[in-house]
Amino acid sequence: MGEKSIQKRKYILETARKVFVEKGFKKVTMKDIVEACDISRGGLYLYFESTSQIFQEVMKMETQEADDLFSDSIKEDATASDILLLFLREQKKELLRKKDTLTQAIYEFYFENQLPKKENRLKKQFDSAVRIIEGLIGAGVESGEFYCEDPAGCARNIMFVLEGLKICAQTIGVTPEMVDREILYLFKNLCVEEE
Amino acid sequence: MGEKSIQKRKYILETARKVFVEKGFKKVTMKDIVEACDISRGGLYLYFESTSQIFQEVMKMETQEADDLFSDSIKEDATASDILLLFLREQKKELLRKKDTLTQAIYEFYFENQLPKKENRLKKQFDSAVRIIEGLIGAGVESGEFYCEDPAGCARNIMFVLEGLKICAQTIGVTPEMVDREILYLFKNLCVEEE
Amino acid sequence: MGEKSIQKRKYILETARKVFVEKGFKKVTMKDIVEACDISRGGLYLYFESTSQIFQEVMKMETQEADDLFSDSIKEDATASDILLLFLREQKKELLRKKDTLTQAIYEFYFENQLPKKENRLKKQFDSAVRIIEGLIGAGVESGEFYCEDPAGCARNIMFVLEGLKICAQTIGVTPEMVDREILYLFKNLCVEEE
Amino acid sequence: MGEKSIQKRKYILETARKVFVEKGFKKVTMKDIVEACDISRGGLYLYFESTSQIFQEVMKMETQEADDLFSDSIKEDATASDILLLFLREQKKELLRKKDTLTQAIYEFYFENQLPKKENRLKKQFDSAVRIIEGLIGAGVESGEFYCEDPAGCARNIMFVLEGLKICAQTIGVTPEMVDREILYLFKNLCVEEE
DNA sequence: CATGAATGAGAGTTCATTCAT
DNA sequence: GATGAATGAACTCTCATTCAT
Repeated sequence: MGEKSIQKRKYILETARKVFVEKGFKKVTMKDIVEACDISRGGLYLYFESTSQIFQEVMKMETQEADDLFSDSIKEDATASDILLLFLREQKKELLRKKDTLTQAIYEFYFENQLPKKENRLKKQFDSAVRIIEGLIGAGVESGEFYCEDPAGCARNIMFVLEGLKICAQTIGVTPEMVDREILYLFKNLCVEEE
Repeated sequence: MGEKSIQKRKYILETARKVFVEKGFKKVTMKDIVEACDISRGGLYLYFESTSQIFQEVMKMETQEADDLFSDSIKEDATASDILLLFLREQKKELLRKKDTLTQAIYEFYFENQLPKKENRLKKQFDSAVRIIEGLIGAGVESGEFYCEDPAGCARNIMFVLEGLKICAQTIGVTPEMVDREILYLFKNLCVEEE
Repeated sequence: MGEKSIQKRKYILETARKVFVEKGFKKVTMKDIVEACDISRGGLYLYFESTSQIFQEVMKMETQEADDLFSDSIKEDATASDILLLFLREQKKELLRKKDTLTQAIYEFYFENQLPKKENRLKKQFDSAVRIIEGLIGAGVESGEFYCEDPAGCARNIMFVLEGLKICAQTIGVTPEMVDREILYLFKNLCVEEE
Repeated sequence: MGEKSIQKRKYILETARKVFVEKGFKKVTMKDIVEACDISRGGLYLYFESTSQIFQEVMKMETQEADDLFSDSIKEDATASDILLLFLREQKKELLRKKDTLTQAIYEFYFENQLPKKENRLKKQFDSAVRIIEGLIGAGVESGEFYCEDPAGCARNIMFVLEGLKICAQTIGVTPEMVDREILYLFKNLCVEEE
């Protein structure tokens, strides 16, 4: 596979991403992608064999970029509290973004493909986020920023609330105020002693 | 439309429910329902005109039954704490039920049909649950069972966690232990002073 | 078949007529008629067995009424020229009536059912009209109103022009002015010596 | 779309033409054409999207060929009278052709699709024919072949008679003798002074 | 007579997938 | 590698027609 091939592969994935963002996962057909990419029907099959495969590759791309983005924006001398707030604010942005988000498509994909734990990227991300938050809380407790008796439980709680907000954003709709209120509630709980 | 028609209508809805439970919403075709009901192609169209319509009617049925079930199981002399625990345990049961749950289908339906607030049954249910929990917490605080400075915020927090658990159950999978742990975490937070 | 049956039969035909006027012949289904009549599906089949049969009965009704109407409007002391003009004016009215005309449906019916001459109501009407016009021209020539060397040929010519106008009205559209011009042309030709 | 595609397109149109000739317009389904062409269901949709579209393209083809045919058969030194007779004889041939004529289908198409004047091919053809005949009569008058005080009116009269004959041929049936008689009547009227 | 539920054939249309070029 | 024509399965929806009540 030459350089040109790699470029084309990437081009297809980026274009397909837009299609998934717009239509979710299930509704997208190979034809949709072919048309969006303006390539030939057979051409697409040279690179990918199904929408499912394409979607998984799109998610892989997505994850990498997101990780890069987040770690880039952390300053060297940031406190635990700063970083947690930064993280929550990122999540809020993601939540409220109506366009340009794969959220719905990802849910649809996992509805259809109940992958075993090992391969379940979503689970890995969830667990890793919990661990990071737990670490931040721990650090915050140590530095006196936070008060928390069960950092692990609290981290999980935060993540489930975020998941709850995420799915609600896609189904019943959420306003920026609602998200702010929830985030504030979570944060206050940690800083409870400062009241 | 005689008695028989009504019976058949109900029969179709009940059968269709099974199909939605098994396949979600989007994947279900009129043909699937026709075959599950063992009626003729045209016959189904006498009663319903689309999978979407059928699904909405199924949800309507579902909601009524669920409400009845829950209110039936509350004892006269139950305390706020009892009722809240009962509610959380109900949610747990629902969460862990892999089979016989419409959850996935409902999400899929609302992905596709971003109904305005007024008609959004899901939103109504969410809001009503928040109000009930808020009431329970308030009652619990008054009776000294609970300690909580922000019953409304806490109620919302509980509901978002439950939503988070629900979506996670459908995507990354949850174990009974995980659910117990979360529920316990929520409950403990309310009874914090008793520690 | 009792009195009531006859009434219902008539009611169905009158209602069906409206449907044919609106939709032509081919497009009309038994369902359309059932719905327009607001009777039961099976009920219609007790009286008629196909749209084709219904349409033929509608045409039969139509013909009778038309004949009555025309002969009623002829005054006792009318001249040949008067009657011919009256006839042509009737045709004009019919031509320009967009709504409430079976013309299109009739054409469609005869396209599909190339009936043998004997049963072809349309042919009988055409021939009878030619004979009447021929008679009128003959009478007009005798009374000195018209000049015509070939009354039969002229009568046929008039009828073909009218047929031509009729079909054009249904396909390319005609204006009142166009019809007037043609009728005047036909009439002038008969009165040619008077110029 | 390569050369082969163009060939296939043409092949489909030619085959579809036969189907329209045989069944008219309304009765023809995509399935009919698919079967006549012996291609796959989906294959036809690659080229055309409805019977209506196919029919319009068939008519376009038809018109071009007819124009070519007629203009080819006019000799250089023909008189107005010659050309008019040739034209009328062409019309007669067309009229009497039971098989291999789109007439019925065209009428059905225009019944269903009352196109605005601008797009109405039928109207354009009619008007253009009137103008040509008018020109021929004018030329004939000048050369002394014809006598006619109102060439435009006469041309229209001729065209309406031809339309009348055409529709009668499809509905009540016409014999060669009838057509001859009508054509002769029209022609005689022009040469009236020679009698 | 009358009803209207039920059936099943058939039309339209869309796509995943293949394959000759 | 790349194309895009071709296939055929699958789905939606509509009706003519029947038949138990």
